[in-house]
Amino acid sequence: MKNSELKKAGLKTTIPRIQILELLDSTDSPKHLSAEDVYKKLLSQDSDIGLATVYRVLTQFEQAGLVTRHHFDGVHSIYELNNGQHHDHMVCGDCGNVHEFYSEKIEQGQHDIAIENGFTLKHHSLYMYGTCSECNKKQL
Amino acid sequence: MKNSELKKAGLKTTIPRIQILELLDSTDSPKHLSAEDVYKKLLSQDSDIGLATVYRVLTQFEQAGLVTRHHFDGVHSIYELNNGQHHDHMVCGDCGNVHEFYSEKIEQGQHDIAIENGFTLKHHSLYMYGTCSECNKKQL
DNA sequence: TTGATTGCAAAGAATTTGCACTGGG
DNA sequence: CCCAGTGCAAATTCTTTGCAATCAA
Repeated sequence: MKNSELKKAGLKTTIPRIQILELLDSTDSPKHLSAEDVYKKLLSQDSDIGLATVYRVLTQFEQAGLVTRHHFDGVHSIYELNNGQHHDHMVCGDCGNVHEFYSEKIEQGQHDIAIENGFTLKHHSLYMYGTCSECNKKQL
Repeated sequence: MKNSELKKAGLKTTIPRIQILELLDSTDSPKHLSAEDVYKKLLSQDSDIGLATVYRVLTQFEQAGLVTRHHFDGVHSIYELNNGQHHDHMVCGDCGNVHEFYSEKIEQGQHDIAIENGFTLKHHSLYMYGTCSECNKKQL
């Protein structure tokens, strides 16, 4: 399981790595977490892991392709377990909820624009900010 | 000119503000600058403006809608004079060049997705990273 | 005049690094 | 056993703030 994912990435199997991987994978917790979020969550689960380690591990995971790093409007980085399928994000400014989506039309549009400009597209980041349906309802 | 733009924004006409506005507006310099870039550029033009002031002024400009702030993959914020017409960006990882583009198809796609999800879209950020045509040529 | 604005230095927030210690293979 | 991995504290980087001096209206 987690064990083999780490090995595949060339990383030794250690407590902090396992725990962070499990945390990111757990379905109950939000899937988009900052380093601080991960740190606090681990602390509240007994773990006496250091914040620096969280940063180091997340960075290694990112380099290994296990995790994707985002820069939502705010200041700090947000990490998300990489499930293999590309998607973009819709961030609700009211409740902070992050919704994932995929649009073939948008992907195509990007591809087209890149071609038009002789640009070799490696990756992209698209964030849509606004108010989610839940929050829209509440404000009635 | 600059003067009235500032007044319209409710900001007093001061040397730092004028200079920063002119810098951002000048066609010769890149249009996408970090606070540090602006600061260094001003220093090299005699000006003895403080870095803190650059940050303050850029933040005020952003709030006044005169300037748009971006968070390209890197760490620091990048500022750009707001010319009124929305556009997205293509960032070359090799030469650092930033190219602006606008795609009706992509904008439409975003609008569609938002509707589909009952999401009220306020704004978005789309950055495409890769290699620009110039750099592609050089690598032949 | 007078409150807005600035420069400087000091404070903050997020992230990284140095180093001695620990632990997985 | 041995080096990768870790915790802690100190260092960096980017940005914001406090405060006395300065300036535009």
